Amino acid sequence: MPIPHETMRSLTEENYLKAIYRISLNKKLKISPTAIADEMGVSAASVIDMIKKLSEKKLISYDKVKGAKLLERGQKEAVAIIRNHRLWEVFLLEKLNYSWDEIHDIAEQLEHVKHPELANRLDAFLGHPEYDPHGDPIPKSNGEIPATVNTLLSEIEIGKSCRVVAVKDTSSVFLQYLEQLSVNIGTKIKVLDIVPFDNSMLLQIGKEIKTTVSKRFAESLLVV
Amino acid sequence: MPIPHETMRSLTEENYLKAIYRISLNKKLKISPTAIADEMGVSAASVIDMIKKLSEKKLISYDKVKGAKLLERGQKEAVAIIRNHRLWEVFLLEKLNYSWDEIHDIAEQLEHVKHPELANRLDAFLGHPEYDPHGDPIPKSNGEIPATVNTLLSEIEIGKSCRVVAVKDTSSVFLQYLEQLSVNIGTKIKVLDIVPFDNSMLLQIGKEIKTTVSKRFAESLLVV
DNA sequence: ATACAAAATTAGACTTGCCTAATAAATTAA
DNA sequence: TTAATTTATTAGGCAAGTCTAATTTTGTAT
Repeated sequence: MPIPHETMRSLTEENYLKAIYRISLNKKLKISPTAIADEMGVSAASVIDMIKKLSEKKLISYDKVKGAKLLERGQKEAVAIIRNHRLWEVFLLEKLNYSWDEIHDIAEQLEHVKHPELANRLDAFLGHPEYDPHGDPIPKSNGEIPATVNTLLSEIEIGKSCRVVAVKDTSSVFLQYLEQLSVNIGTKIKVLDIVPFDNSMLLQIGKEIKTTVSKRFAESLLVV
Repeated sequence: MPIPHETMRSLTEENYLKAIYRISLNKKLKISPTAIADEMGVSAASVIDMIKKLSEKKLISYDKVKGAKLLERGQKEAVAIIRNHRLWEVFLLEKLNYSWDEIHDIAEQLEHVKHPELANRLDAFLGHPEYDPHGDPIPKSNGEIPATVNTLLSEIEIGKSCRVVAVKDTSSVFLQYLEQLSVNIGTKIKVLDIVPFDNSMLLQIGKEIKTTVSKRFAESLLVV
């Protein structure tokens, strides 16, 4: 009978760690059993069971008053899973030409595939992307996480340049429009002018294209 | 409570189907509970349970005398998993630069990732490979399986050409030698001469390289 | 044909992760 | 502050997949 290694994680354990991590991003929220139950779509009773298990394994701490908190090892593992997830999303979008709305569910499965070097090799293969297609930062292998991008193209001042990092609108009509304008993740855009009347923007896209876009368009692109 | 779809497969069920498929390749073998138990590394009692389950789902037939046999749906699913496995192996080797001996275990995990179009997209991305890095044929999306390659480079006659499909020896010293000779999967090789004394072969590798290799070398490459 | 060995099967139990129902504790409102 | 409500926890169970230890069946060798 194989002795369950202290370091072996079941799929379920990993998903709980991920859920706790996600809740923890919103500093205001207390990570209570009910909060986790909501996040995971399971009953509170199930959560209590898992809290006990993860606490015993020293992956989280739990206190009825303070709620749950990831301990160092738990945090590290959660971040590693997020890293996998976001790298696979980039792969699915860029290499397999999946669309924005399809990649999440597949990455949800791929993120649990385990091999010491897999994330790093995938990262290198993809050219060390900083952001996933949803604009979320991809944690580095050391656990460091690039700052989240919150800047909209519409916030860029006249004369300044920026680089497209993600889209906020993933409707196919918008994506097709981007295609038509040769706008991709990584495309450099310079704001040449802004029309005061309706905040339309005159843009220099890459080297070739110069065009005017609406405020709504400019609010649908995240840039850095 | 979600009703378990007749078409939902657990990881375990998929692994049993795969094991049964693998045993079935050796036509001589009866697919008995013990044979499956050996293949899966579980007890015969566990196998009996699963045989009942898979039979109820009409994925296999079972008869104490004849043993187990994949029914049409079971066969299809098993082949689909094999297809996934081999495609992922190609990906890991060619795109992520994993070595021959590392890819199997990772593909073992990746093969169970499910999405209607995933295998086809991966297949296209990889350029529709016919064989995996171990020389095993990759089933087509319609379930068709290219003939297995059994031809060794050493069996090619003087004056004939062939294409490298896989290696039989995966030691790093051999792989490094291949590298040095610019031999890859897909490389075209023409047999210019064979030394009767020791069956060494004079080869034209690609357009550039002309060299002599030992019989042992020629017996380590599968070609078509 | 009998007896031994091997294989198949059944029975009963364990673990993981989940659930519902009941109870206890904490919070909020009146 | 007391009552009502929400949250946390416990208790007891269920399904999947595993196991070991019988027990039955089948096959084989003398």
